[in-house]
Amino acid sequence: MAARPTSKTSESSDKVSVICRALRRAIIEQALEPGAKLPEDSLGERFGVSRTIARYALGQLAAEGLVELRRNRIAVVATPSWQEARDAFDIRIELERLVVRQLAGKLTKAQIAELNAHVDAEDGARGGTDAVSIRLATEFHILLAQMTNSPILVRYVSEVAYRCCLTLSLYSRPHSTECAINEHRAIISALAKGDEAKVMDLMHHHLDSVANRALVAPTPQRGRDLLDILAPYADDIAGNRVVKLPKVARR
Amino acid sequence: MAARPTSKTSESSDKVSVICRALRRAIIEQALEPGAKLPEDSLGERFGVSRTIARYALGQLAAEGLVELRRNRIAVVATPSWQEARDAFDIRIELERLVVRQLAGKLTKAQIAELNAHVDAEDGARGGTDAVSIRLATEFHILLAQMTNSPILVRYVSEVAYRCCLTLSLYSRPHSTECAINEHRAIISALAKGDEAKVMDLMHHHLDSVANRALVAPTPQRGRDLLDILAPYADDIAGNRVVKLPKVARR
DNA sequence: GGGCATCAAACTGCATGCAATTGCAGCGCT
DNA sequence: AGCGCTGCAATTGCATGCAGTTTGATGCCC
Repeated sequence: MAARPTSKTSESSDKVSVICRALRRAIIEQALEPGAKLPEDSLGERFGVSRTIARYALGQLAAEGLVELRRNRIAVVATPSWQEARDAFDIRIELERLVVRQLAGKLTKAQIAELNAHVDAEDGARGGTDAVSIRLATEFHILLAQMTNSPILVRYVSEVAYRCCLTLSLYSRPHSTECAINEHRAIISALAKGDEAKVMDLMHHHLDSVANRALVAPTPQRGRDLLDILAPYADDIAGNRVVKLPKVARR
Repeated sequence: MAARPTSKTSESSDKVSVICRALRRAIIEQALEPGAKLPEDSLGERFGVSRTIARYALGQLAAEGLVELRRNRIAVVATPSWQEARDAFDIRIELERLVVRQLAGKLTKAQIAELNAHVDAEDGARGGTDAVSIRLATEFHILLAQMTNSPILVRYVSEVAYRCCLTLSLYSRPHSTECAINEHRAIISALAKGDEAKVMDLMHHHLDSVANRALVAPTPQRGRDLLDILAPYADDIAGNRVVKLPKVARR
């Protein structure tokens, strides 16, 4: 086989990042739900790479908080607790306020057009599945972050936005995305006008309302919740021998 | 509070995290300066593991932004540009304001004592090297973040704080840490009093002044700068064959 | 039937081996 | 001397193999 010169998009198109991108997208579109198992073998087979690479990719995703890794156990898609979800949204609010503060009044016409085009796309996808709507809405925020030209900010906003998507899978009800779209439009317009204070406020309330709509209640969830409840006790396990929790399963 | 945070996301005891911790600390104490090479072999040998593990650890550190990985090239300690450094501080300010906002008036006596003890330690280390002072100062901020009991916040504050340490290596002059210590004390006292607005303001100015003291000038640096200048053009290289830039060097 | 020991299959943890790429020293040319 | 070229050592990219751990299915005993 001739050496395939790895011609692909901007950054690093090695196999690891291909896998990461694929999994991120699967997670964001809820094709992979929280708790879904991700065995290294299957991943490797699916993507035509060895376990070594699949494992490395899982490590990267774990560093982003999308995947949970426990020693000697199959990797799973992360299942944030309700509190973690709330924390993620709080952080996200601050970061995205920073984004729009930097952007207010500094966008080129082309950039504004790009943002509008994206929201149009969101609009167009309104008939489709929730999964696509959520992905597009998330990508709008990432697009904004990218316009700051601050790689660090892009990274953090992306990460925390993905995490928030995760929590949507867990705690959200079938929700209406229309208002989100209108809020996106309002943000663009305030950005164009350069009204810094207003756009920060808009972003704040936008994300806050998304969070409130998504994180419906701190009420105990279904069976999955057991894992969260038990998490704090995980220390006892730490050594290597599981305690076996005799017959907790009642409920 | 015996309730250890027990960082659920980051694995705690395998060889990878041992290496990561060691390297992070070496970087934070400027034993490893930006640009320092980190060959997988040497790392593996030094830590008594195979290249596979060393490589994985480097991947984790790269995900944190402490290490730069380029295909087929030796990993190096990250050398953030001046702008990236400034961005990191901006993000840090927002995150740490969030930390102290959540903490204001909510700290237990034991926690306040712990914070004071830490600042005492900083004080005690004033005669030592800059490296130790910087590490202790950074750990103060991380300690604060840990008290929020929000693993996500801890992770982001830690990461961005480490990054800021990196920039100190690059752009800082031999600086005086005394005032920082006083500012730490002021923050503790405002936290104890529960004055949310004031503590947020204190934190803001504290970090801002650290940044301003550290990031002395946007003035072009030495040779290293060439890399930064060329960075935007790196896309042309993307494929795999470098363009070789014939004799751009004029001027 | 329900609980418990046992064991094989599945899976992870890690090292090693081989091919491909890079970087650099040395050489020749102008 | 300066500049480009060539070939070898250093280094990374990735797959595979083996050992140890977890999982869950089976059979046994009550």
